[in-house]
Amino acid sequence: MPTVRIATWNVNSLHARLPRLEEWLGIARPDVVCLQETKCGDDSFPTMAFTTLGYEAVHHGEGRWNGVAILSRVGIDAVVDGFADGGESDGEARLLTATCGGVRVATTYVPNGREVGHEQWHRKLGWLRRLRDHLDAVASPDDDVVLCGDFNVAPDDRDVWDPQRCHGGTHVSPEEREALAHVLGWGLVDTLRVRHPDDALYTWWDYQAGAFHKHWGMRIDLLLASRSLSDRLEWVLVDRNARKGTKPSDHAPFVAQFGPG
DNA sequence: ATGGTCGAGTATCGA
Repeated sequence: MPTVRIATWNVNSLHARLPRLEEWLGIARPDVVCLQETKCGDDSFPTMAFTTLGYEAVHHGEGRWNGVAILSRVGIDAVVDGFADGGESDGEARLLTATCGGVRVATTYVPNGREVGHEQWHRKLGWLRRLRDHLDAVASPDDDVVLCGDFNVAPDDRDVWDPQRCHGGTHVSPEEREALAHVLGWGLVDTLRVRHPDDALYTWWDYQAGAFHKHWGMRIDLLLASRSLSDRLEWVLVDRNARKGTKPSDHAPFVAQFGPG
């Protein structure tokens, strides 16, 4: 397998972000791009914009909320919308799986949870448990596998500017972190931490109160890779430049490059 | 630029 560069980005509305995304694809030149929060229906997904740039695309859209997509210039096969664990659909567009250039790629937008103890928070925990069952259904830990997206969980206190000031405790609660660790326990490595064991690197900053410039952020966008891939990890990047300028998403893209194998 | 979120969609909710 040749070198492959894979990116994940919560764009917070694909239509609102399309100019920034098109610009960024030309700069970052990823082979595979996973998008979350497209907030558009399949009928308004801008396929041609990506074709023009050399990318095939698949989209699992819903309309007003959620929505996930995979763009690839190394092929897209074996596409699965949502959970493949044999259970019922959860009714929201938060998970999409495809094989791109020999890598089994799954991208996810994990429910936010709202508040610790909220009905939606319990749903979030169940959703993360189900995510591991989904991996069992679509891949083997011995394969080249990437699971990436907006997990809405900061794995560790290193991953937040202030653990006491996050969302009334969501994103940092022990229960959420355990649920995320259970997903990693399937056989995945948090690629950013391979290269940056202790750095305070965030991927999301609130639009409000100048949070980005104050470094009030969290690392909730992750790119997890199976061992066969993580052994070939060459570099990773949180592209903070994409969080600056005109009409940015509140998330920065994260990129990981894997060498030939 | 003396305030200070954004997006969808058009009132208000979700993040």
